[in-house]
Amino acid sequence: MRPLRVLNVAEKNDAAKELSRIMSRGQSFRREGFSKFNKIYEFEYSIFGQNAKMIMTSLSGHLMTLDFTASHQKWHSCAPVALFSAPVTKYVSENYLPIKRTLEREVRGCQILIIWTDCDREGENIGFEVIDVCQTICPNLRIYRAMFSEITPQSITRAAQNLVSPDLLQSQAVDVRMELDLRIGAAFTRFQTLRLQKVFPEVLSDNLISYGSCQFPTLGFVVERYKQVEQFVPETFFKIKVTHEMEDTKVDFTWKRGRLFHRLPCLVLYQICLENPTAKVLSTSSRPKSKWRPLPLDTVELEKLASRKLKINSKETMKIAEKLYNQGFISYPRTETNMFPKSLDLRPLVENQTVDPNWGAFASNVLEQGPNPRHGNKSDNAHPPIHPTKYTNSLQGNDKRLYEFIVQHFLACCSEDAKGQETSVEIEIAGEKFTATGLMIIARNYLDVYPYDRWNAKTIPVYNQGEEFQPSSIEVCTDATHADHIETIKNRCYVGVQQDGTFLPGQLGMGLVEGYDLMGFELSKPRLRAELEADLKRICEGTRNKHDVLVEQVAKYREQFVQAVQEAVKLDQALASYFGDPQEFIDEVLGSEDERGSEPIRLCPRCQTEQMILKKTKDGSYMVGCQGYPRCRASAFFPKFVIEASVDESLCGNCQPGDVHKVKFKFKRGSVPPMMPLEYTGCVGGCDESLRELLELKDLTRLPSESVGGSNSYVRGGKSSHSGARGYQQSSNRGRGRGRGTTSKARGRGNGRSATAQGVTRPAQRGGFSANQPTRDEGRGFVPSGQTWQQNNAGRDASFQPGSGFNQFPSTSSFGRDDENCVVCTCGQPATKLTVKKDGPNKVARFPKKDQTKGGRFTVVQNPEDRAAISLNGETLLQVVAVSRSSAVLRQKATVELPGEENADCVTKKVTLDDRAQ
DNA sequence: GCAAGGTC
Repeated sequence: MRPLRVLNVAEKNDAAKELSRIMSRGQSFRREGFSKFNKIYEFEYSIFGQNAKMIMTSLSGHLMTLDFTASHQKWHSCAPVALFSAPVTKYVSENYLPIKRTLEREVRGCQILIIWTDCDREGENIGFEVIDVCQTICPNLRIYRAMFSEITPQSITRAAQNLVSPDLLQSQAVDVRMELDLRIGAAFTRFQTLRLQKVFPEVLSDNLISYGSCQFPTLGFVVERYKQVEQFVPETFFKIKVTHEMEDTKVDFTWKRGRLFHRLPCLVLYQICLENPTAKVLSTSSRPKSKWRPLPLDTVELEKLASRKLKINSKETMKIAEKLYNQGFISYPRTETNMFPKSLDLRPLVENQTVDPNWGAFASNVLEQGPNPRHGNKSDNAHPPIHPTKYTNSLQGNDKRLYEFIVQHFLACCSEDAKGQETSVEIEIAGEKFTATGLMIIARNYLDVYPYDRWNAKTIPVYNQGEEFQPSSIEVCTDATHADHIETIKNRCYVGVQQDGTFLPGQLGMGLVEGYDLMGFELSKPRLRAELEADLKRICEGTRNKHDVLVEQVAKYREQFVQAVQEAVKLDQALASYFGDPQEFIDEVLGSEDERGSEPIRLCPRCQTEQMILKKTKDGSYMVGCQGYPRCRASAFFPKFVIEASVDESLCGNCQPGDVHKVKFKFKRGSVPPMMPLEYTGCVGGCDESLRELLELKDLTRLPSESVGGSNSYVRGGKSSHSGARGYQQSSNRGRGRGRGTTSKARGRGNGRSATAQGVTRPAQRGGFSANQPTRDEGRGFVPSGQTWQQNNAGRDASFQPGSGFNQFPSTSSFGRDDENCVVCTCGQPATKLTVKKDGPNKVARFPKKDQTKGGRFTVVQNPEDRAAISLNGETLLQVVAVSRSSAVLRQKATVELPGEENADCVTKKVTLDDRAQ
């Protein structure tokens, strides 16, 4: 019988080497292939019950690449939209030809081919690329797939004894992904690059502005997070701190109210405490507390922890993890599973580690107790959680650190939770309650092997209930440290990674996301991609076929693309916030006037020399523009729901100078308010209020930079979402030099992915931003920048004058009602319930809302100005009301003046500003 | 000059 000859192909050289070493028990023979990166290993192995000559070689990932055929490869060879249907071809690129030649040479004379690529979707597809090549040479080849998720002797032996057929469905899912990625990526990239290079030549003429179905949602995510941070307006808050030193131990008590956002009420309460500073112990308690050991490790968790604890970024982490896997030290690092399957015997894995000088004893202890991992809730049904498969102490650098982390995490999760006892003391000073907690650690357990978690013991002395004592200090502290972090972020409005490791989007990135968001698509959101992923999964499960999914997804993205092209002006518009006035792309949009037709409406109100013309754009919508373009750029684009527009003979009686023709419109049904007829003839000169509103017409006499909201008059729009973009830009400059006169170009270029510094500041003279320009307020309305919200609230303050009393608060007279929640003041009267919603920048609460008043008190009370809440009328009135986010508390009678100054003290019961409080 | 996914 002819000796069995088997070709084995791994995904990369590392894996081939380790597989060969394990299968041959170190007895393999290595020789060169055509590719210098991919060696060939030969050894004897027993398979299918007989001795075989094994030939093991490898690839370097995908062997083949997908691209358009030559007819569509050149950027100007076709309209980008054609790329959704252009022919594509799969081929082996030049630098991979040596690998292909090795396969072709080595497969000759083989009866069997075994695919040893990674056991995931891509691995399956890569396997089929190998099969393609090999079957061409040997049509009768028997083809198998080895299934394994760790490169250990046991797994590999098991895989060799349980060979399966390659999974065509998984491979097909990857084919679909590839083709979509290519078509979408190429179409959008060509479109936006070609357009934006022309629209912003000064900034972008050299940029490749790439688009990808994965990169764009990722960018969207970064932008979204950035904006969340950007919109956060820090608020100063105040709290009372009590400390008590005894027996060499200093105990900090925290205020039960947490913090107040208004200074005065806090000072009042503080003053009351100072006057009678004896603390009385209300209660003491003690309860067991445990700190949970970590869950079994999945990929995302590995990346997160490595980043946080080891300061290794996720890309580097995965690179190292791959290497450790290929060297057989750890299991397959790409897994979504965080529970160990019952079938996996953890004992030998723990036993491997007992030899280590640092954690060996711990591992032995785990063995004695029996490994007892926590059970997560995720499983990909393919790979177990990441765990060490072999002991080593020969690694260096980050390889060593990551391996140690994986081992320690594994041992920790197989161990026991840490156990402790928590003691709490509650005290009262002049009616104010404070608590302190201490922690005694009873058993560190997993913490002994896991230095990445901390649990600090905190001793507090024994307090006896009812005991009274004088705290060594009571102080008011202002806490606004978080503001510093935010400020730092604001001051670094550049692209790239900050020192603290967080990402900041650049101008281009921001603009692109905002532009596509303006179109109302979800291109910057993960939904589309997630839907594709779901379909790919269905292909793998066999519930949908490859062809249907491909057709459907191509159609879906093509539709978005077509719309994007039609509304491309919105991209310009969004980017104009960062890069200055766009160069009009109008020529290419409109085509020649002869083709499209044009009719004069009136003399251009801006340049007063040329006529304003009604034109139809390429995408079928209408606009009016000055004939003097590009010398004069006065223009207005009509919304899409204008389905017909023509210059009417009738003239406007109001508008000047000269004849101003009315325009006859036909609107799309359902797109205009009910009172508006579908056919309407009116003046677009600005006198027709309803038309101006409907079409969002701008004052054409202004220069773009002067137009309302800073919007470019040549584009329509400038509604909320656009304003948002502008507002962002503004707010990011708040507090910094504005309009420094540097041009965007001078400040460097970048495509949003580079770390090139790109200021978000835009030249004032071009952007027309003055200090009075609006800035974003919670992403919706505008408030004047620089002054933030106080100025915005000016109107409200005005109505909040002495004499107006409390009656503008909706429910001021809930005395005695709402029994359960009624609070009686120390003066004997029930508390007042106030419900005014502060319409400031933090209306959406940023701080954790905590009910600080257990036992029930008030609903949330906010008032625009704490002074106003406390006092009105300038005479003796009311009780002092302490106001926090979640409670209003009545304390005592006081006389209050309406202060003119921020620092004025205004309580009759004199509240002096303690030095410590300033 | 396009993507994303393998990998060197």
